[in-house]
Amino acid sequence: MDPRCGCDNCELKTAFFESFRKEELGIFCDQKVEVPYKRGDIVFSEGDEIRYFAYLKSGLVKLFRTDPDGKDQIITIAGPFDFVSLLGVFSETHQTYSVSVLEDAVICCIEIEQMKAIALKNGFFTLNLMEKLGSISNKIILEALEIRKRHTHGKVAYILLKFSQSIYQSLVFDLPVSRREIAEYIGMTTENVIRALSEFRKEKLLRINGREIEILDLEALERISNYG
Amino acid sequence: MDPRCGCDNCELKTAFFESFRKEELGIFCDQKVEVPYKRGDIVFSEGDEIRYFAYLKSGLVKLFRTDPDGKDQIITIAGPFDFVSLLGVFSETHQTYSVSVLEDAVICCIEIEQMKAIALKNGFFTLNLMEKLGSISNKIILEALEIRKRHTHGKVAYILLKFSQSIYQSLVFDLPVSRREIAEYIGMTTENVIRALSEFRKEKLLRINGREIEILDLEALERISNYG
DNA sequence: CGCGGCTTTGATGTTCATCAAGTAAAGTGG
DNA sequence: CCACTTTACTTGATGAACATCAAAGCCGCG
Repeated sequence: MDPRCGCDNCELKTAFFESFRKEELGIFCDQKVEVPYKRGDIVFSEGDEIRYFAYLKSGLVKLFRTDPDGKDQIITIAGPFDFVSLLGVFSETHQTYSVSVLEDAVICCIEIEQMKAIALKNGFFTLNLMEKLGSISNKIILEALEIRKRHTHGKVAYILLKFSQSIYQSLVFDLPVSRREIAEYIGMTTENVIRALSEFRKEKLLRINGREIEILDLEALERISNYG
Repeated sequence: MDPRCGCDNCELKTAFFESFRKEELGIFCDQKVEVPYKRGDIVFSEGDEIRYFAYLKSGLVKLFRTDPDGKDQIITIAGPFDFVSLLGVFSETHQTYSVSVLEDAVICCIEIEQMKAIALKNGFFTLNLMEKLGSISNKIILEALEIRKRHTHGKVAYILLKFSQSIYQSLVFDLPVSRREIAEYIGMTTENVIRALSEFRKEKLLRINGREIEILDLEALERISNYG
């Protein structure tokens, strides 16, 4: 692996860069820029011109849209090794969503034109890229459908399990988002998110201390997510 | 254009096949199979092995998932020139959704391995393919978000406008789906879909005769879709 | 003809959004 | 550092939206 990249644990590199010949990897490494972000930073906003392909090296970000009357709707929450750029990156000229930082993040950026140039020359790379982008888009679509078919309690249980299992791999974790953001994610009101959380707490399914959550009864929560 | 394909109006051909050299187009044409389907036919089912890349030449199909207790959830409705295969086609081995036919259709199938082989050799083709697949996935995600944020009347208005504007380009059209399927699409009960339609009829926004719909007051319907 | 599926309407109770009010926490300016 | 403002969080009350149950009409098909 070309040491110029200096990204020892980069999954993008290990997953795709094997498709490169040495000199191509060099181009890639020379072109990429790593940008550190702090909690609360905006990476880019809806409507911005798309100039970079963005990949999340570390941290946690949220993808969201803002509607005309200023209300946000969260599309998904992305962790390390997820792309920040979704499929539109090659078909759109401007961003169709905004990205902000939930936990300090490092984002690896490559000029989109550079990316296209490499893709044109290397079918294997492009196919790999398409597979990865495809599986992420699929995940987002699946998640949207799962959320759509649940009611309030099921929605809240589902999202708690997502944090616990997909993101933190732990029964104890700090919520990276406010109650309002959870509401914006799953399409309900802030008050009802809080009510559902309170009821889970009263029924001893959760321990809640501010944003700190401990799942006490995983099976019950899963039951509510699946059949509640 | 290679006459062997015999698909004069194939957008897939006009959009992408320009990226092929003559002999590649020949391979493509030799490999593809066109399959006619009748209303009600199942094109493939959730869990089937993915062997073909599928493209909708004509007709109308629905993409849907079936949950453990047998309830369907419609992902989207696809018209001519949409892909039937979504992004998962390159990253999954088995279908993650089913496809059935709403209006007699012709589907063009290409073996997935053949497709990958072509993609490997032709970066321009792959990039084009990724753009098209990306814009379709984007559309599905966007639609899921739009539906999620609306209430019953807004949802029904939204879906009627989708049929009128995106699919039929006419204020008068025959619904290709039952009331129950509309409910499965937008995540509400059949009864409430019917109630919403009846109210639109009573308020002179629609003329309804079975599955035949005429939009009488487009502006009011758009208002309900956007702010109702 | 009769059965099953689709459609429609009504009645009923639950779920949910909205409004209101209050506490706690976190940021801001003097 | 403290007063002040703002934002986040929480609970209750209320009415509207919605799902569920029930019943009846309609149509196509074996």
